[in-house]
Amino acid sequence: MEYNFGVIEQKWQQIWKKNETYKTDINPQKPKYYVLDMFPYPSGAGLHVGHPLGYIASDIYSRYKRLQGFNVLHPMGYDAYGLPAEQYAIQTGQHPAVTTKINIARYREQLEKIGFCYDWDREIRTCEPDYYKWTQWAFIQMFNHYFDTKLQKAQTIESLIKVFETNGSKGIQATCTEELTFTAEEWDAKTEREQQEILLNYRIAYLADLKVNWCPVLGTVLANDEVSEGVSVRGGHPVEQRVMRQWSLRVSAYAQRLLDGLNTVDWTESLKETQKNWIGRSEGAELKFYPTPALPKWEGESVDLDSQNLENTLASPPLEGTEGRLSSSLEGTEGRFRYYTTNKLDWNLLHDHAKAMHNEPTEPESILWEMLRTKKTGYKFRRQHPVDQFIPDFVCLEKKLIVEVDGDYHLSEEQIELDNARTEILENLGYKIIRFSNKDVKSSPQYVVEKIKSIILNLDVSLISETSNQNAVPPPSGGGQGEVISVFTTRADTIYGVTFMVLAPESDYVKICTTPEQAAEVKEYISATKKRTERERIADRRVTGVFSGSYAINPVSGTEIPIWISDYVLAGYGTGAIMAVPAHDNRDYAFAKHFNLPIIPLIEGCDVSDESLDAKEGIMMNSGFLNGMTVKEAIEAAKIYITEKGIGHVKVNYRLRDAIFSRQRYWGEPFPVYYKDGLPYMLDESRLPLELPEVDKFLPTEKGEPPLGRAKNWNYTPPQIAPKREGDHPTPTLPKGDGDCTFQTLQNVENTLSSPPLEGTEGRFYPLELNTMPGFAGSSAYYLRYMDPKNDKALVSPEANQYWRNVDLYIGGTEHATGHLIYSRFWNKFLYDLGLVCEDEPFKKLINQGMIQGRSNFVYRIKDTNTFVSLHLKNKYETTQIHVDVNIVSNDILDIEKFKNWRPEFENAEFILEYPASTLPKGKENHASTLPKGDGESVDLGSQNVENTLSSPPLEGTEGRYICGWAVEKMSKSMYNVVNPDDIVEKYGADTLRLYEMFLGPLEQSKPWDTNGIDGVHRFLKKLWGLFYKDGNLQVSEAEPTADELKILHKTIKKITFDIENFSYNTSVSAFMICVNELFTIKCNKKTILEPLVILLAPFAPHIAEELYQALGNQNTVCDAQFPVCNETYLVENSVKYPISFNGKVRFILELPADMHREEVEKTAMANDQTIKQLAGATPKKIIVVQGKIVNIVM
RNA sequence: GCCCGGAUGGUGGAAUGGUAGACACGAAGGACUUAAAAUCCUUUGGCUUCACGGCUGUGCGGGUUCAAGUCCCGCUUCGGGUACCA
Repeated sequence: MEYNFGVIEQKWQQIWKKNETYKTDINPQKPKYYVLDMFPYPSGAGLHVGHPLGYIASDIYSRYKRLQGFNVLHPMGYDAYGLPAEQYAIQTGQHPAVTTKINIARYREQLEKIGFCYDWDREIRTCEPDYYKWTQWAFIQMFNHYFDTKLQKAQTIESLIKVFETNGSKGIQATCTEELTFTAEEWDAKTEREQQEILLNYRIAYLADLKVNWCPVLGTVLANDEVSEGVSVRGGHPVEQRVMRQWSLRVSAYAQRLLDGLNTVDWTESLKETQKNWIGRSEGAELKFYPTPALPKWEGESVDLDSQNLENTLASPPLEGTEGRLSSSLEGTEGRFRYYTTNKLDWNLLHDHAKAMHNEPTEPESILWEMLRTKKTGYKFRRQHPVDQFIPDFVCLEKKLIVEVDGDYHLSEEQIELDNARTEILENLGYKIIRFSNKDVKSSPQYVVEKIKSIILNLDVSLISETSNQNAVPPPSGGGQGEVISVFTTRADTIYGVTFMVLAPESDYVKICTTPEQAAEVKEYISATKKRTERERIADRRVTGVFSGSYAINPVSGTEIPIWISDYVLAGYGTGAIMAVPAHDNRDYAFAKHFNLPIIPLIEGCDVSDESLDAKEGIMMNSGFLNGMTVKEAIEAAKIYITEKGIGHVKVNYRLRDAIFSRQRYWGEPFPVYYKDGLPYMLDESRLPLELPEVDKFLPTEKGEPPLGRAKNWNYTPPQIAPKREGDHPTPTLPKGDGDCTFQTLQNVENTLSSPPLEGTEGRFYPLELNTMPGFAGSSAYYLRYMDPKNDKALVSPEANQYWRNVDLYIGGTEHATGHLIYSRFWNKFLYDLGLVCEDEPFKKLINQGMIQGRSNFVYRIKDTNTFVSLHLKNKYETTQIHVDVNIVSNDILDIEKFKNWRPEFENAEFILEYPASTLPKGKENHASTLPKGDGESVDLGSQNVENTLSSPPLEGTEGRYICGWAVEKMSKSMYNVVNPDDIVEKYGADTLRLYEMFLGPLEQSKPWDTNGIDGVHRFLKKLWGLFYKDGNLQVSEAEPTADELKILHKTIKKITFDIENFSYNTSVSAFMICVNELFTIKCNKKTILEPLVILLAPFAPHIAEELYQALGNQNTVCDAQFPVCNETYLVENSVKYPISFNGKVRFILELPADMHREEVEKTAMANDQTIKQLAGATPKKIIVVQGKIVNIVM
C-alpha cells in the first residue's frame, strides 16, 4: 500500500467529524489547557499559506497537551466585522453579511483541509447578534462605571453619585476628562441634564468632544493604533485631526495596571517593550507658570509690572529678537481685551443694566439659557453680555455669535428697522446674529439648539476670546491672580535653564496668551498649521512658530520669559504647554537657534554651541540651589522643592490615550444607546441585542450622517409610553430656519423630527446612536466567549470561567501589539474589577509567529519583443522584468508550456534558455533592466530585485532551462506570489504542509514562502511510511527492540519533548528526519519502536499518524494515546569520543570509556601517538580536560 | 532620533562558551530503467594537495577565555516597533 495522503486525510477528517474527536467539555478530573489563535478576519481572498503558520503551531501544542492528559480548549472563530466587507459592499451593493458568510464558509473549508483539532461547536462570529449582544452588554457596564484612581479599580457610577451627594467633587479620586469642582449643594441644585453631563466626565465609556483621527477617504474616525505615520493602517489613506463628539473608552485609566500586568505574563521581551512604549509612563512634575501681565488689568487693580520683574528681565541674559515686545504686550491691556467686548465707559454703563435684565428673564429666555449654559452646543454662551453699545440676549464670544430671542413686538415695522440697524453695527464688528421668536423657543427648544449648533460649527474661530472661567458673566473685579499655565516636565532640574515657553497651537492657553498685537500673526500661524495634515507635519521638520505677545514668570528663578506657539508641542500630551530648556533638549534647542532665543547651559563643562546636551548626566551649574548636584540628585531635589513651595507637584504622565470607540460605518456593532435631550442613555439589558438595521445604501446620508442614518425607525421607544399603533407618527410642525443651515450632529435628525415636538409628547421616541463600534470591540473579549459560547444568560458562566480561567497559550501576529492586545487586556481587567472573570490577565503566554512573506518570480522580456531571456543571460539584453505566477515555477525553473497558457499575450512567446554554466560569459555588462512601470509598490522593490538576481551566480545543471529571477516581497495578488494552502494540500497533503511550514525556520522569525524545500519533507513522510509497508504490505515485527533502536527512539522522544516545550518546531521536524533515517538504515520495523514514534509525530502530522496507529492494531484515535516519556537509561553511552585539540584546534578524535576519570583521560591523551606527533617534542603549558566533552592541550 | 530583533555555505536554517554548517533544498557523480518519474548510494563552505593532510572560515574592528557564531566594548548593515511624548 502506497502512502496515499489524499485518501488518508479525507478519511480521518471524516472520522474526526463523525466521532466528535475534538469536542471539548468541562472536565474537573483533568487539568485544563487553553490554546488560542488570533481569530482571522474572513477576507475575500481566502487563506494563503501565511495564515496557517500560527494555527499549525498552536495545533501542535494543543495535540501535545492532550496527549499529556490535559483537557484542551482549542477553538476558532471569525472577526467578522470590518472595513473591507463594507468597502466591497459600497462598490458592489452586496450586503456585507452575505459576503462575510461566503468568506467564512471558504475559510472553514480551507481550515478543515489542514486537519486542525478545533472544537467547531464553539465557533463564534463577532457579527452574530448572539455574540455582539455581549459586546453591547460590556459597553453598558463601562458606561455604568468609573475608575477610582485610589483603588485602581472600576466602581459603579451609583457610588460616585452618592459621593457627589454628600461631599460634592471634594476628595474624588476618579479618572476624568476634565477636573471639575462643585459642592454637594451645587450638585443637588443641578438639573438631571447637568448631572448627566457631569457623569459623562467620569464614565469609563463616555461621550466627549475629542480631537480625533478623521480619515476622509474611509469616512470614519480611527483609533491611534489604526493610524501610523499620518495615514490609516488599512488602506494608507491620509488622516487629519478634527474635533468631534465621539464615544471613547477610558483605557488610559488602566495605564498603570496595564503596565504592571506585563510583569506577570510570559510574553516576549520585545512585545512587552512595545506595549511599555505605547503606554509610555513618564515620571516628572507639573509646574505652574504665571503669565505676566496678569490679565485683565483695568478694573481697579494695578498693573504691577514692578521693578522686581524688570530687574529679573535684566538679570536674565538679554533676549535677542524680543526687544520692544514687552512694551507692546503692555499696550495690549489697554484696548478691548478678552471678554470685555465694549469700551471701559460703555461697560460700566451697560453692566448694571445687564445685571437687571439678568434677573428678569422672559420665559423663552430662561428655556434657552438652560440649554445654552450646559454647553449643549459645545460652546460657551453668556447672557446679557454687553457688546459695543448693545446688550444681546446671548453671545458666544469664542465664535462671535449673538443669539436673540424676540417677542412679538419685534414684528412691528419700527422695531424691524431698529433691529436691522443693530444687526448691521454688530456685523461690522464681526458678529453673526441669529434670531428666534419666543414661539420657536417655546415649542421646540431642541430644534433651536440644533440650529445654533449647526451655525456655530460653520463659523470661523475668532482668536481673542473668553477665559476658561466658568462664570457666565465677567468676574466683577477681574480676579487679579491671573491665569496659570501648567507644564509637564521630566526634567524639573533644568528649571533655571528655561528661556521661553511654548504652547501647542491647539492649546486653550493660546487664547489666554495671545495679545491683540500678535493676534493676526498667531491666527495666521494656527490656520497654517491646521491646514497641514499630520503626515506633512511629520515629513516637514522645519522649525516654525510664532510669538504670542505674552510673557510668563519662571516660578523658581523669577525670570520673565516669552511665550511662543509652535506645532512641535503636542496638545494631546501633558498640558499642551512646555517650559523650553534649549541647552538640554534638542527640540527646544532647534527652536531657540531658529528664533534667536537665549540658551543657558546648566551642566558644568558642557558645550552647547552646536547641539544640546540631552543626557541626564553631569554636575549642575547656573541653577541656584541645585548647583553642584548631579543631574539625578537635582531631579529629585527639584521635585521636593517645587512641591514644598507649592509651585507644582510630582506627576506621572502616560502616553496611552483613551480609545475612540465610534466609527461612522455600517458594518459594526450598533451602540445600545439612545438620546434624550441630546444626552446618551443606555438601553435596558433586556433589549439586547440591538440588531444592526437594514439600510438602502452603505454610504453616509446626504446630511453627512453615518450609514445608520438611513435606517428606518431607528428609534427607541420606552416601554411605558409606547404608542398604541405602530407607524402612527404625525408630521411635525417645525419652526422655519435659515435654509443654509445643515445638521451635523450625532443624532439622526430625521428620526428626532419624526418624534413629534408637541407639548406633552416629547420623548415618545428617542433616536438611537448612529455610529457603530470599531473593529476591536468584537475581538476584545472573544476568548471569554469561547469558554461558554452558547450561553444566553451571560458572556460566560462563572463555572466555565472558573474552569478555563484564561488563555494559557496565545499565538498570533505582532501587528496586534498596540491594538487588540491592549484593548483586550483593558477589557478583561474591567470585567475582572466587576468580578465577572477570575483572572486579571487574559493571555498568560503569548507567541508571535513571524510573517510569511511572498517569494516572487520574474521573467525577463527583451524590450519590444515577445522573447524571454533566462536569468543569467538577461544582462546581455535590454529587458523588462515581469512578475510571473509562482505557481507555474518550480525551483525557479519556469514551466514554459504553462507560461504560454498563462496569458494570451504569451502564447507565442519565445525563449532564450540557459547555456551550460561553463560557456557563460563573464562580467555583468548591461545591468540596466527596465523595471515594471505602473504601480509604485513593485517599482519600490526594484533595487532589491536587481541585487538578488545579480548576486546569484549561474547555477550548474540549468542548461536548456528557463531560470526565473526572484525576490522577497509582500504576499499579494498583484505580485503573483500568493500560494494557496489548498494547492499544497492537493499536491502533497496536509501533513506535508504542516510539517513544511514548521520546518521553514523558527516560528517567531519572518521568512519567505519558498516551496523549494517541500519535497524533502514529503520524502520524509514517504520514508516513514516505508518503515511500515514494504511492497504494499504491512510488515511490522513484534520482536524485542535492540539497545540501538531504543536509543534512537528515546533520543528522539527527549528531543521532541524539549523542542515542543520550547516551540522549536523546525528542529523537531529535523529530529524526526534523523530518527527515521537512522531507523531506515538499520531496517527497523519493530512495533515497540514505531508505535511511540507515531504518537510522537501525531501532533505534527495527525492524519498519517492516525492511519499508521490504526495499522498497528489500535482501535481508538491516536489523539487519546499517551505521549511517550524518555527513559534516560537507554541513552547512557559507554564511551565518549573526545576531540583532542591543540591550542583550541581539534586534531583528532579519541574514543574513551565514558566513566574514565579526568586524570586518566589526560594521561591516555598525552600518551597517544598522534599527541606526541602534534607536540613535536614541546612540553604542553597546560592541559584542559572537560569530562565527557573535550581535551585541549595548550602549547 | 529612541527602543527591540537579526547578520552563519548556492538556499532555508542547526549549534547548554567545548569538533561550526545538524536537518533539508539545490547541485554533481553513480545504481536501477529502453527512457522518464520515483527510489537508493556517494560527494558537496572556500582555498590548497594525486593523496594523507594543511590553511582558512559565522557582517567589520578590538577585548575576555585554555577555548568565542555564542560573553564584553566599538562600528557597519538589514528588518520590526515607535516618534517632535517634553
